[in-house]
Amino acid sequence: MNIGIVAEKSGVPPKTIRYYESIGLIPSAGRRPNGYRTYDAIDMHTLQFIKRARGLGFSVEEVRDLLDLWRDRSRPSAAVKALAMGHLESLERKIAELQTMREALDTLVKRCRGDDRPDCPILDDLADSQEDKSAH
Amino acid sequence: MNIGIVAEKSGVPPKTIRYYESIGLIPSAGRRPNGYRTYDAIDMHTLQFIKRARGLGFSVEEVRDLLDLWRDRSRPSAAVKALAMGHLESLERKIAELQTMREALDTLVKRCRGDDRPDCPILDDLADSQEDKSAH
DNA sequence: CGTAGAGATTCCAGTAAGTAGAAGGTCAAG
DNA sequence: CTTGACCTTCTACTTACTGGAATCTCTACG
Repeated sequence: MNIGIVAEKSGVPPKTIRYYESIGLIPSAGRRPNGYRTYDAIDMHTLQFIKRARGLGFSVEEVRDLLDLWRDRSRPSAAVKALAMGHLESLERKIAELQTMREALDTLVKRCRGDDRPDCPILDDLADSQEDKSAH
Repeated sequence: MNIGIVAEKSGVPPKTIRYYESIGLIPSAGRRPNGYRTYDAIDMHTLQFIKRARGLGFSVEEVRDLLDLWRDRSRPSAAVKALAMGHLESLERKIAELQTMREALDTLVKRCRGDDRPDCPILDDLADSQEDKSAH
């Protein structure tokens, strides 16, 4: 398979496949006499694995570790679970952080009339969070 | 005020303040005869504004727009609200995306025993999402 | 006066994970 | 023989900083 085919089948763009090869995430592809990279079913499977792992938000470095674990038939599942739980926690931290932002911004947006007058609680709050909210 | 003082008071590190100046987010600071940058209360206020906006997740480019709106005493609050709502939506999209990941990963983690045996549904799923979940 | 340490300056490079584009080689069809 | 799709490599850009090196300046202490 040429890179375009495996890209289409795996859902990983050719540029990204070359990039993954360049950082050693996947092994160097074989080459045809004309210099074109060739891929087989195993390569495709690996790319799909990577794509799914990235889709779960694992970083490329974490994916590297997952690939190593995947290839190691004798790894303890505890090792995989630890990695996955670590990522789960980082996802949860990130979600909590974004939700805090969303709450705060939502409150400000709701307090802003959004008409053609300049008065705006959003800017007021950014300019000075100490504003007295009890007075109105 | 020297950069270190304004950094401490605003919570924006000196390096970041210089960076903001270099990209034109804040105006070029005045200089003392010795070449040191000087800042006044207005500069500090601007940095605090930026810090709060960044804390709500606005991108630097959005902060640039917010600063322009802030400085324009006659802006309609609708312009601010539109910007804020756009960001609110992008926060919500991001949160939804991360929650989807978390759900999927959480399910996998819960199915993995995490002992010293190699059997691991996490890797199995990454390797082949088509696995038959009705059989067990 | 000398010097040590803190704080300032500039510039270069690196981070994460690709993506865009340029310049050029290859292949299949008409 | 040419056209268009596909492949190659290379460089540079993205976001928002951060770290480090080399060098200057200021202040305080002995």
